[in-house]
Amino acid sequence: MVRPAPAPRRRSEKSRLAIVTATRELLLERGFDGTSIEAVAARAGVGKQTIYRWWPSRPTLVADVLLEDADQIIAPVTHTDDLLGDLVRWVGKLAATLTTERGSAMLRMLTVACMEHEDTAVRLRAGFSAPLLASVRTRLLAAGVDEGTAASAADAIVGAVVYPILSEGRGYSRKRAESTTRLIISGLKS
Amino acid sequence: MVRPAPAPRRRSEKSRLAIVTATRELLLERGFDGTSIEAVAARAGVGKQTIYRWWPSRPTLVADVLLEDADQIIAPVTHTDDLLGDLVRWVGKLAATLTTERGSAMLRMLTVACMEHEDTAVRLRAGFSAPLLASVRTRLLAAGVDEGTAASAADAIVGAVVYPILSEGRGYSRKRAESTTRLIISGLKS
Amino acid sequence: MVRPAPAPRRRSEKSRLAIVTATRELLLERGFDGTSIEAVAARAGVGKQTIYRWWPSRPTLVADVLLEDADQIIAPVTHTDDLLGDLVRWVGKLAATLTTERGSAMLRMLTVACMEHEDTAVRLRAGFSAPLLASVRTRLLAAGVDEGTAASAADAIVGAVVYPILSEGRGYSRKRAESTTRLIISGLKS
Amino acid sequence: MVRPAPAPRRRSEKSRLAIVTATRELLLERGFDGTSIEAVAARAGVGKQTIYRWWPSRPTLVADVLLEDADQIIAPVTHTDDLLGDLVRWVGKLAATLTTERGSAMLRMLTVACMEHEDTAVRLRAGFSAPLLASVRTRLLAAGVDEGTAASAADAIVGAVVYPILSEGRGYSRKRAESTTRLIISGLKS
DNA sequence: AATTAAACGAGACGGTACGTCCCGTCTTGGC
DNA sequence: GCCAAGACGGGACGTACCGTCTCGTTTAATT
Repeated sequence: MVRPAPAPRRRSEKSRLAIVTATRELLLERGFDGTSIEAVAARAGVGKQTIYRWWPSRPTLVADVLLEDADQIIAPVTHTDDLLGDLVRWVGKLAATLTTERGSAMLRMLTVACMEHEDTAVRLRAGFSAPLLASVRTRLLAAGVDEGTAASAADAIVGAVVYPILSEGRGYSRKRAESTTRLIISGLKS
Repeated sequence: MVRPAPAPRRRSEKSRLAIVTATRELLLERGFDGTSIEAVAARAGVGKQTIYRWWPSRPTLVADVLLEDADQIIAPVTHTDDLLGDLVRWVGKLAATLTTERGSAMLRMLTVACMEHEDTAVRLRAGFSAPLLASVRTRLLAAGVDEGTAASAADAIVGAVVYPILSEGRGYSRKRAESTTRLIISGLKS
Repeated sequence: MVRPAPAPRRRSEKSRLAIVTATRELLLERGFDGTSIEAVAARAGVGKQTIYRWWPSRPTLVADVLLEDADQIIAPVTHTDDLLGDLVRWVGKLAATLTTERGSAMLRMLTVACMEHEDTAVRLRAGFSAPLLASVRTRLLAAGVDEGTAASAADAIVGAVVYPILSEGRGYSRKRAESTTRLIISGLKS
Repeated sequence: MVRPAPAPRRRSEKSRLAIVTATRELLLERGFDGTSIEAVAARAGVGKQTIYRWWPSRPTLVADVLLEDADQIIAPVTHTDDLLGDLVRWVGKLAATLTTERGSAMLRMLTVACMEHEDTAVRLRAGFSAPLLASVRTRLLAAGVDEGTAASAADAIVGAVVYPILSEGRGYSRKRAESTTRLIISGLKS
């Protein structure tokens, strides 16, 4: 047997946490561009090398931080016997979260981080877009909607909410999200 | 009446064109990040100051270039007596354009430029998202759909296509766009 | 007949004066380095080209201004029957002038301007060092001192005053100038 | 006792040397003005920041380089029992050195560097003018000349040589220096 | 008085250098 | 042996001026 374990590399949890925390703070205070590796290192009281040792690049670090906070955005759709109600409620909450100061900042950061680095994009998609779509699709399938229609409807519902917020910012209203969702769901019944 | 014009200050069209062209080339070759002001100036054979004289920042310059090419993406929805056909055709073409090498690059660039600078975001929204939504909404209104429903449907159709391409990239298929659109339109008739 | 006159080129005295005045002010306010052609043009309310039309370079312009003020520094040695008294008085006045705020600034400017441009150096030497040496030499010759000795003594007297002020600044005292001069003159009598 | 030392910060001797050498070469090849920080960095194969980290400004850097070479100009006056001979020899050598291509370049550079920056002026004075004056004064005191006369004579001898070279350039002759010195010394005996 | 060519103000232009920030790598000492 | 601290070579930033080059607009000496 060769190498039984890849050596867990003793890594200072204190440093890791300080870095992640500093990054989160800087992202909120100064945005993606203002969150330079040097600024993170300085605030975390850490050498730059300690960051580069564990994260290959800035987008990777940012992605890690955002993914840790993903659950603030992603929630499963509740499952009562009222499909429309479940989805409208879920979509309303999503819109509310994303139009928050903090939520909108996260959405922005997420988007920029995706643009900078392909691997990061893949990870973030897996952590955000995918779960969002999956939540909706799962609920639809549970309601007996067929596979293809569920996928289409999920695309429509998620895209209809996230894209306008991305392009128009915090002006997007919860109501708009809800009525769009109602419209889409209404199409399923025929 | 006296001349109210603030004198538009004579400006070298040759330089302007060289700058815009160099920027477009660099955006395609090296992406947003690789398109530094210095690289643009060097390729355009122009002093950096000549760029800064007319564009306050890099996102502004990039926005101008993207807006000049906006018509490659934006097209009005045709108006035959087949609403579904018109929209499906339009959405198919949009998906095809945006999943092109060039189109997807433009979409990325557009998104990053929006994130960096609020004014730029406003201009790009006015040049891209808004016309896209307007195209669809106008067609729906012409078909007798009521105001609110038209807005919702437009959100759904545009978001359902653009957002997945943004997050999943070129893997998005024209078919997926078309069937999602069909689903949304089908909901209007009830 | 060929060109009878090189055309005196009508030149705006108003501009010339504005430029020279602006230069003098800037030299005093901001020193040689702060006196950029652009700053002069702006303060004089003049196009840059109007400066370049008449002066080939900055040192040339500065030299012109300094030379206009040369008489504030250069004075002939008085000619009473007291050689020592005449020279001591003259040297004292020179030291006093050069240790003035303004005089020391002029000396500095003069020196820098000389270093930058050979032709300027020649002109400034002819306008400053040469007259200074000539003043002393003339007085000595008038007192019957022989040619060679007069030249040496002039070198010593002028150098003994100007060089320390150049290198030590305003700390140089009139007394020091006077006693050095007395020492040098005393050597002539033997 | 705790460590009072402010930790001299470890610094790459290789870089320091490369920078100083590049500066020296550029000063000789292109003069003070042509010795830009960028040119020095490029020739030394060093980042600009590495220069700015250790030298606050260009005159400071130039001053350091000149001071390293100061001993090429400054020599103590020899001390035989022939005061006149000692000083004439010393002054002759000084004149010869300063009218060298290299010596005259150094003198120029020194002068410009002094004009640009007060602190630099202080350091250069301490490294050049002061030792020059001290050399002569010390020799005179050793010969029994009184304090005040020694200071005056030193002013006269040094000024009589350096100032003309500064203003007239390489045309100044060793003989002129020597006979002026002889004149000044002759005045001491009375 | 009308003509006309220069000199003029304004300032855009292609450039060079500035001094700063941050990148990602490398090095040194201390815990 | 990991880590903080930070020096290093390098690239880009945005600014200040350089000296040259149009632009119209005075303006003063011929016509």
